[in-house]
Amino acid sequence: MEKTTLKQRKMERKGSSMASVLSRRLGKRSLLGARVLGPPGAAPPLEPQAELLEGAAPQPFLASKDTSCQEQPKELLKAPGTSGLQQVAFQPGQKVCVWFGGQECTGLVERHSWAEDKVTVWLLDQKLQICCKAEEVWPAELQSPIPQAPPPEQGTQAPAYRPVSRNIDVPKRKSDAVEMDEMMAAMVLTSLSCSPVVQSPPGVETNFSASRAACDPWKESGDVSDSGSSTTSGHWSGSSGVSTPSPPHPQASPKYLGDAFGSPQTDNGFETDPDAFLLDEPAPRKRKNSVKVMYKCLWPNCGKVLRSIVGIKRHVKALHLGDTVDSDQFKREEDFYYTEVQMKEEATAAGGSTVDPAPAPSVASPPLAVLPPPPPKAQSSGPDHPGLESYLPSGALSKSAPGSFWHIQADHAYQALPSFQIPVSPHIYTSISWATAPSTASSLSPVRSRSLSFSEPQQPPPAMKSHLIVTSSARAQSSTRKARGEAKKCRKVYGIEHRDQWCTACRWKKACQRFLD
DNA sequence: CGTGCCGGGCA
DNA sequence: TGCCCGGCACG
Repeated sequence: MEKTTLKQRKMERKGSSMASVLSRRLGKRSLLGARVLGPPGAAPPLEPQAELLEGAAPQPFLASKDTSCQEQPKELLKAPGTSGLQQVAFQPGQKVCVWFGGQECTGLVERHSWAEDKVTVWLLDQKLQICCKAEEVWPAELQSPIPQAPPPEQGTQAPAYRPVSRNIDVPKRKSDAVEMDEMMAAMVLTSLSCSPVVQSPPGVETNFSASRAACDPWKESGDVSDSGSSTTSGHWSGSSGVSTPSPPHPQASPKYLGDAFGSPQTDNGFETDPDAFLLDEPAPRKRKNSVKVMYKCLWPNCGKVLRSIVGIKRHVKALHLGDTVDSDQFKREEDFYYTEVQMKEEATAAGGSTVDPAPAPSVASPPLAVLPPPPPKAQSSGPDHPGLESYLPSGALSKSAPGSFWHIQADHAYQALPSFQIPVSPHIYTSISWATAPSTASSLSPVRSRSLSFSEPQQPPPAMKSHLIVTSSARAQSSTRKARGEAKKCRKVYGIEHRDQWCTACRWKKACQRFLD
């Protein structure tokens, strides 16, 4: 009797002839039907934009004119009210003042986007770049706008300074606190990775130009549509630990990760996450390796990806940090300019043969989760959504995932699950896991990878310093019940009707082990 | 209200 | 031990 019923149920489940209840539910949740994701071709509304940007983005304007060098607090300006200003057209290179981090900072205009009325300013003091509303920026009526080329002789205003790096002034300030330096570096990093548009060092291998393309456009679009935290790219995490540079990936096959990772971007919603900054646009050729760990150069337009730390370090050092290798304070600097990228690849599911059972996405929750300071526009555009949830138009979770593609097998033993590991490496590193982001809908929506998702996300306060600590402590707070992971779980991904594809844990209503968060 | 998952029950 | 589900917490 009971047995039969049970069986029946099972059968029903398996056969897609769902019973009433189930189906009803299904109907409700548009899980599977909702395959969003426009027509294959239509996807890239980005493309053009990207190009545009690229084209438009002027020359770098090599940061040479570092007039203000280190002595920052030198209030260049008065400009008490930050607002009432005449809306001027800022030109690239123009010196301006802007409120940042509670204080007035001077910087150079990177570009002024009229469309959104935003100005991207490169802060000399902080060595980073922010993007804020035009009205929050006012010209520093001190100097004349410098077009784009560094003035031949800057001796006039700039004391002696030696170019440390080619375009970026590395946080080499002599402030005492070392941590500060590192933090700054992190910030720089962040900003770099998020808004590479800016400078484009001429002679660097633009091997990854695509990354730029991928990044910019949606940064841009984010701004335009004002969808909240637009600029969020991988999650950054810093770790000061100096050990085991090797992430726990069994089979990091050294492949050029260039392409790949975009699985069947043709039909299911699985598109690559725009934010993944590697993304080799042209060929969605799929590779079927599992996890690769690569090191990517974060220098503005250099997307060089190498397979070894040493290599990347050397690259950064040689190409970007230039000759400054000697002074040992730069010794470590290369660390800030590259990032570890872990790519997980799913076999294209030519039948579900797949890899990597457990540690599905390599989660990056480093020992001390470093704030990913929502890059630029932090304080400018009001309340940025702290949560990551903003990334999905909720309604639009395309269920996609009809079975085939990426299926991670191996569920069993859900409880013996190896809590995922956190690769710790000496450098700030990002781990990006595309695996899960069933990026849904339009490729526009900035779907973030779910790395580091610990629901207590980082808020984007401008003052990030103390943040660092806060974050890390906050993380630990989930004591009783696992804070609801925000990763899509099997149910969501596959839909109830494909329950047989869920991981066992999910099937048993246990903590999902496939998409752990 | 949907969903993730703990706790516990049944075979 | 494998499987399932009631029910609660979270969003």
